[in-house]
Amino acid sequence: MGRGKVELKRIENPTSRQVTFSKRRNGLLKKSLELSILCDAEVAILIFSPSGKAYQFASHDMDRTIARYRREVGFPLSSDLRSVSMEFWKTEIEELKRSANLLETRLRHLAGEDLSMLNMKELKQIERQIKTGVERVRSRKRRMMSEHINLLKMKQKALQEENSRLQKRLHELHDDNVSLRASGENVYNAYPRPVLQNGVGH
Amino acid sequence: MGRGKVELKRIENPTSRQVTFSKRRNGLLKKSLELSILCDAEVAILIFSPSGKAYQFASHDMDRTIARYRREVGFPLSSDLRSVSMEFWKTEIEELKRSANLLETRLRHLAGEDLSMLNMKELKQIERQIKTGVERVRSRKRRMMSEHINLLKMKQKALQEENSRLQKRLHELHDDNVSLRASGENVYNAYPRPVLQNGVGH
DNA sequence: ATCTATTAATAAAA
DNA sequence: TTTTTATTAATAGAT
Repeated sequence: MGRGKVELKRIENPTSRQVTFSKRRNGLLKKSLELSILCDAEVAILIFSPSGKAYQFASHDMDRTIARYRREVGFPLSSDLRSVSMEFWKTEIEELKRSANLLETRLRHLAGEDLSMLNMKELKQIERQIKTGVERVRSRKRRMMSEHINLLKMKQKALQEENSRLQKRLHELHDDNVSLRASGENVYNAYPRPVLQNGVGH
Repeated sequence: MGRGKVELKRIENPTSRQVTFSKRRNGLLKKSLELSILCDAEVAILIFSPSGKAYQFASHDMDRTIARYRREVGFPLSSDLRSVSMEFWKTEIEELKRSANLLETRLRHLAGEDLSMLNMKELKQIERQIKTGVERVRSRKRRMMSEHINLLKMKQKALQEENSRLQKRLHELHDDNVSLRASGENVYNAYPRPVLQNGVGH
């Protein structure tokens, strides 16, 4: 595509090499854009001219694309810090997942699921655990019950005491009333004046 | 450069999009190679197809070129990305730890521990779970037991059958022996020659 | 940069 | 995918 084909080898003439670089670089970047848009692809290009100048194109985001490349194609084998810390986190997570799986398995066993791979000894052990568990739950329930009952009893007792105090007051007031009527005082004042007393009024 | 121009927009037809991707990807990789050779440039290309397949070209070495890009163009928002990914892993781990704690709590509850923060409703629910569990474990035990017993019965039966076969053989041999002695044959051939029988030898 | 003659890339079809 | 072929796009060399 030009006035004559070109051999696939370094262009010796520095001027035309520079010109060709400029033209083809633009062409490459344009083609990259087209590919990413036409075909919905993720494309990233890095170009360094022989003089050291950097050019780039990234259809999405250069760092995202490089990160994806790292993930899917691989890390540099060197002692890259990232890969080391990555490994660290990965093993950390693996361990957590493993222990979570263990817990889930135990939980399922206690719930009576997935028992098929267990032998008789393990079954017995699990049965013992469950029995201990249910016994503890029941004792806890009993204790809550009895505490609740005690509370009710105390409330009842308090109410009864208050009740008897009130009855006593009532009798006293009735007696007062009777003696007042008998002594011939003002008949319109037939009802007792309220008497304040600690702990009863409100 | 084809039978008709194409608009610079995503090709809707999936088939022709795939075909175009294949062709233009090759074209882009070829152009990259040409640019790097003709103009003595350092070129690296990353392409991910919409289906997720990765293609790459690096005139020198992908990791070297990416490292150069990091040096000359800059790290992603300096140390930001690392801390971001750090955050990501941390939250990932936090979530795992949280779910592990939940599992542990449930496990302790089923084992009858740490019941003090539970109300009566929750206690009843746990008791029900445990009872279901123990019932399942017991039924599993019963099944294993009966299977074991059946196996033993079958073995016993097989042994009994073999036993009666052997006794029968013994009687036959004894009778043969008696008749042989009676007919005056070789007295040194008093013992029976072994007779192979399916299912009994091993 | 801009301009063409020419080659290269590729869209459509198979 | 690959091949074929008709067209368009890219670009080498000149200006």
